Amino acid sequence: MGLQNTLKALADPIRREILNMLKGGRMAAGEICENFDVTGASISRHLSVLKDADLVRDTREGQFIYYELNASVLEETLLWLSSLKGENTND
Amino acid sequence: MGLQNTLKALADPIRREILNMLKGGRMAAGEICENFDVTGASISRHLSVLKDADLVRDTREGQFIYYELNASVLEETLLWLSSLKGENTND
DNA sequence: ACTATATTTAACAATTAAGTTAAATGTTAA
DNA sequence: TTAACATTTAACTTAATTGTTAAATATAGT
Repeated sequence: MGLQNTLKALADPIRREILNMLKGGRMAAGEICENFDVTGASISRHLSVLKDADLVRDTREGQFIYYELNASVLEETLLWLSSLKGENTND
Repeated sequence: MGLQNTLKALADPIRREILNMLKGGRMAAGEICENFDVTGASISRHLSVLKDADLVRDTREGQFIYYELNASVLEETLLWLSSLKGENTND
């Protein structure tokens, strides 16, 4: 897990767009699908990649499964990128 | 170009390690190869991916081709990640 | 129990990515 | 110009990713 999973998950435009959408609050899988031109099955797999990377959390509520952003896992990524830029991260 | 190319380039552990190594200063392609257990041809392609993403610059000097880090292109990535985290980037 | 809705999983095809070996290119020096 | 070295490019193989359709699972309402 960690950096590798995170960056792999972020390296796809659909997954990034999903994360962007979730900034506005949690959404059901179906709502997320409406915004894309691919099948629900395809979005479902993208969601599972995001979940494996721990970038989103899901909660079932009745028939719906809601997804919400979990941006805390990006901390490691930000630190790594910052250190590449030669910034002193003062940890 | 942009975010997509950058993240794709970063989503590989060998390429990330190359960038880490280049933090210590520029290196010839051959020197870079010594640190990995894959063929030079393979590293050469990794380097070209990094170059396409503008994460490194190369300069030929005699028989050697030196690679150096160009971390400035990470700014966009850092901003995007920060904004995902809900941080106010004050642009 | 049956039907409708929401979502995921399985099986498969198409595309992309990463590795290998061998050939090509560019540079240096005899 | 030939030999030796450094690096890249080409051709090919294998593995991983993305997308599709169809089947499976889970919940709600009748």
